[in-house]
Amino acid sequence: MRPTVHDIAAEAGVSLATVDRVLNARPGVRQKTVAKVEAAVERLGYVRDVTAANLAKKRIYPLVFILPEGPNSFMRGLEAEIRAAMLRSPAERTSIRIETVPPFDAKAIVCILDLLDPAEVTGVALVATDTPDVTAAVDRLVERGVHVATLVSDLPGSRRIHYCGIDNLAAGRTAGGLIGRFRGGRAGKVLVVAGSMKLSDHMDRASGFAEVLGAEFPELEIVGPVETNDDADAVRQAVTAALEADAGITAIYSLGAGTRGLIEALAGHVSRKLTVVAHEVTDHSRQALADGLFDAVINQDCGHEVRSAIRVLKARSDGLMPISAQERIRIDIFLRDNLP
Amino acid sequence: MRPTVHDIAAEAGVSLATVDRVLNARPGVRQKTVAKVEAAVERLGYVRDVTAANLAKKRIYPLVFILPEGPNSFMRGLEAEIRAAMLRSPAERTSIRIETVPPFDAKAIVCILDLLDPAEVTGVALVATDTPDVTAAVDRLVERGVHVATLVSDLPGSRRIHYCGIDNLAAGRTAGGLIGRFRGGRAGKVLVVAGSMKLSDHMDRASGFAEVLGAEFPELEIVGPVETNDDADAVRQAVTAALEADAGITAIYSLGAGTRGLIEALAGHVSRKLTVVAHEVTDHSRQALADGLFDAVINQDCGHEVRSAIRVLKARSDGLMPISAQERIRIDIFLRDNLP
DNA sequence: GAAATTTTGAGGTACGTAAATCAGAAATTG
DNA sequence: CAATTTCTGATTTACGTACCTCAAAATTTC
Repeated sequence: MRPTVHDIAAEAGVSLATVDRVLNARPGVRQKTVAKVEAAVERLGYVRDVTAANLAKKRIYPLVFILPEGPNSFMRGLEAEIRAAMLRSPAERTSIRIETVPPFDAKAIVCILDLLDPAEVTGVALVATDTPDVTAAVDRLVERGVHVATLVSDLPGSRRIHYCGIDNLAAGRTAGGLIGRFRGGRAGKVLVVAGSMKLSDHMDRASGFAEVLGAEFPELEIVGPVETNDDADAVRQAVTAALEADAGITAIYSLGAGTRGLIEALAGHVSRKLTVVAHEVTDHSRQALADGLFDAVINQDCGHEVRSAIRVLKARSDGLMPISAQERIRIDIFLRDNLP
Repeated sequence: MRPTVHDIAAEAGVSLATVDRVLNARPGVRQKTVAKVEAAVERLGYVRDVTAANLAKKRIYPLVFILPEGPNSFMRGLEAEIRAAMLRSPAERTSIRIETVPPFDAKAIVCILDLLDPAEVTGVALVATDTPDVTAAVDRLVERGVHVATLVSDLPGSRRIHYCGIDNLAAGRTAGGLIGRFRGGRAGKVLVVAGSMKLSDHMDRASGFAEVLGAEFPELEIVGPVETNDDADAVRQAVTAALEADAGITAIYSLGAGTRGLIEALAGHVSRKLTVVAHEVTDHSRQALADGLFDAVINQDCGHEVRSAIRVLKARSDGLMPISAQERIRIDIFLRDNLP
C-alpha cells in the first residue's frame, strides 16, 4: 500500500496537522520540523493522492483557449475538439472558456492575455503569431502565475511551459523527403505556398523543407515561399499565377491553410500532373487526396493537441511533470490509401 | 455544480441508501422504486464521480499483459512501455502483471488465459496469433467476466472488447501507396516478407498492400509473401535467396519483424538501389533509414497502445465508454527526415 | 523569569461515494 | 389477520486529503 499522510506523521514523529502544514506550504512550522517531515516523505516515498486532494479541495481547473476566428477549417476543427473537451469537463474537473481573435491580430491576443485574472484562470493555451509583443504578454502572464501552453505554433523565446504541436521543422523535412522521393530524381521546380512567415510553424516548415531539398534533392529548385495569410482566395490567385508564369513547376508544397484555394487552382491545371503535398486533413484536403489531386497530406491530430494541452496545464497546476512521450504530437502522413 | 447522490435521493424522494442500492445494482429494491431513482438520475443528469467512488472503494485495477518473449525488438519495446506504466501504477490505481510466452505458441497463451482467476484479474491485454483455440480461450475468459483487449494483432471473431493497434489493412495499403509512388511508374517486382500468416496483422498488411498495388500500380508485381516466423536469420536467408534468384526485384516490403536480417541481406546488394519499406521503428530500422537503406518505416506507437489498453480496460471495468478518437492508434510513417 | 510570540498537537468537518447495520414500513403469504 | 418476507430509511464509518479551531507546549523577547 502506498503511504498516506498518517504514515508520514508517524514516521516523522509529528502530528497530522504539522504534516499538512509542511505539505501545503502553510506557515508556522520550524525549519527543523519541516526537514523532519520532508525526510519522512523521502524515506517512505510518499506521493500525494491527487484525486483525494482534488475531492477535498473541490478543485476545478479554469482554463482558457485562445485561437483565431474565421473560416480556417483546421482552426474550426481545433475549436470542435475544445468543445468536445468541454463536454468532459465535469469528469475532468476543468472549466474551459474559448476566446477567439481575428487571425494574425497580435494586438487582440495581447489584449486578452493582459486582461486575464490569475485568480480566475490557472492555465491558458493559445495559437499565436510569433511576434515580440505576444511573447512579452505571455511572459507577463506567466509572471503573474498563470501557466501558458502554446498550441499548433510555438513562441520559442517565451516562458510558456509547453508547446502542444508537431515539430514543424521535421514536418517540413518530411514534406521535402516525400516530394523528393515522389519526383524520383526528375529535375524541376517546387512552389512553396505559406500563410505567414510571422507564424513560427510556417517558418519552421519552410526551413525544414529547404534543408532536405538542398541536401538530398538538389535537382529540385524552390520557388517562393509565397505568403497568402492563409486566405483561400489569395492562395488560388498566387498558385494560378505561379503555374502560368513558370512551366517548370512540377510540385507544390502548401505548408499553410487556404487549401480550398489550392484545390481550385489545381483544377485548372490537371494536365500538369503536379506532385502536391499539403497540410492538415480537412474535408477539402481529404477529397483532394481521394481524387488524386494531392499526393500526401501532413497532419497533426488537433484532438490530441487539445487533450495534451489540458493534461499539461492541469499537471503543472498540481506541480507535476507530464508523461513526455504521451505529450509528443506525432506528424501524421496521409496518402489516399490510409485516410481514416 | 454537478448533482450528487444526495441530490438524487432528494429528487427521487427516497433515502441515500436506496439510491446507493440502485446505483450499485444491489438487491432489495422494488422495480417501481428503481424506476423512480433512474428517472431522477436522468432528470438531473447525474454521473457518478469515479474518483470519489474509487477512493471510497479503495479500488485497484489488476491487469495482465500477455506478450511473446524472445529477441523481437518491437515486443521488447512494448514490454518496456508496460514497465513504464507499472511505475505509474500507484497514481493510476492499476496493478499490472506481465506474462510472456514463446512466440507463435498458441497453446501457451490458452494455458495462461484458462488459469486466470476472474476474482483476481479485471482485465487482460494480449498479443496473440489468430487461431481458433486462442479465440475460444478468450471467449471463455470473457464469459467468466474478465475484460479482454487485443494488442498489436487482433482476434477478429472473438469477444474481446477492444483492439489496441493500428488498422493493418490501411498500413498495408499505405506501404503500397508509398512503394508505388517511390517507384514512380517504373515496372518491377516487389518482394513481400512476412512473419506468419497466422498473425492477423500480417495477413491484413499483405492484403492491403496487394489491394493497392493491384488497383493503382499494376506495373508492380508481387513476389511472395515469404514467411519467416519473424526470425532475423530466416529473413536474411529468404531475402538473399530471392534477390539472387530474381534480378527483377526492385522493391521490398517487409511487413513483419526480423528487420536485422533484412538489413544484413540488403548490405550485400547495395548496388541494386532497392526501394524498401519496413515496419516498426527500432534501433536497427532507425539506422537503416539514416543510412538510406530503407526508404520508409511504418510504425505504431507501442507506448500509446499500452496506455490505450490500460484506459480501455479500466473504463470497461467501470462500465464506461472510452473516448474513441483518443484510442485510435495512428499509422506513423517515418522517413529519414522525420525520425524522432 | 514573566510575558509575548511562535510552533505544535488534538480534534473536528468536509469532499462524493461505498458499504454496512438495524429498525421500521410495506407488501406478500398462509 | 397474523406471520412472514421483502423493501426502505436513518445512521455510521471509511477512503485520503484539505482546512479549520482551540489549547498546549516550546521558544523567544524584554
